[in-house]
Amino acid sequence: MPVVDAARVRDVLERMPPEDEVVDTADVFDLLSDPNRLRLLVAMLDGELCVCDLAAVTGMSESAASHALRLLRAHRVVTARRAGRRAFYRLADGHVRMLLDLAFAHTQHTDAVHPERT
Amino acid sequence: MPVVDAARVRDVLERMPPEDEVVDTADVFDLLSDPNRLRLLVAMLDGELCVCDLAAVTGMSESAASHALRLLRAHRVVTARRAGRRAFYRLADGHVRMLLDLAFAHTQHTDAVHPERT
DNA sequence: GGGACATATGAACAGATCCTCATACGACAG
DNA sequence: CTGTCGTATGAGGATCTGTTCATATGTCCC
Repeated sequence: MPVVDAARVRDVLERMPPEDEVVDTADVFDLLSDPNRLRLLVAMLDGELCVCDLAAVTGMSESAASHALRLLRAHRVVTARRAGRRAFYRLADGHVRMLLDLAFAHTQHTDAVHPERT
Repeated sequence: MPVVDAARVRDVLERMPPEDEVVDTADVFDLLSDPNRLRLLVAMLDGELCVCDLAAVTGMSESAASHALRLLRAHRVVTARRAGRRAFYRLADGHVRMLLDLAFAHTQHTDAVHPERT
């Protein structure tokens, strides 16, 4: 595979974050890449909610919500608090919170979405 | 499906961005959720590169890079400039640039990744 | 204790994803 | 014009995702 601008390539490779960091970052974005998970997180921006209310707010089944929350919890993005038979989930990752804020602060200008002709 | 805190649910539903906005935002995050695509975008943070150099930098095959760039271009996150037989791609979405900056600015503190025991 | 309730979990399946391989296409050199 | 180079594209396939359905677990009320 030919390289056109070897100096530039060296330069970019130096600035490139290490493998782990790239993969971890991609993992975080992956958690935010599902509309339902995104709604769950947005719902929790203002404080904790129980699973059934999260399901109600997002329109998910309670089972689907539970699965999604399990995933988020496994990645330490949310934490669960138990109160009797209820479980209350809250957003526990300031980094993710900032990404959410930034993402929704700019949605109106940036219709950088929707595939189209080549 | 029972609702515990009806007032809170109403509140959250009001603050919830509309369907389109949520889906579009999830789409943007989805583009950032693949390590190779992420590397491509990081590489383009400092300016345009041709496909072969992007492939070299990311360790992708040129075909895979081309496919990925096609996807990014379809979502208007990057733009292509043709120069002879070469195609130079550049990051064209300020919103995505900000997300990338924010994401990689905080990776050291936030190891909020890696699944683990419940 | 018995039963309803809130949540968690596992299996299984449909759809999406991202790669490779083969091939097509346009540009340049000879 | 022919051959090669850089890129683009399509098909195909292995893997991953997110859901539903069924069931398990623990809590509260009677």
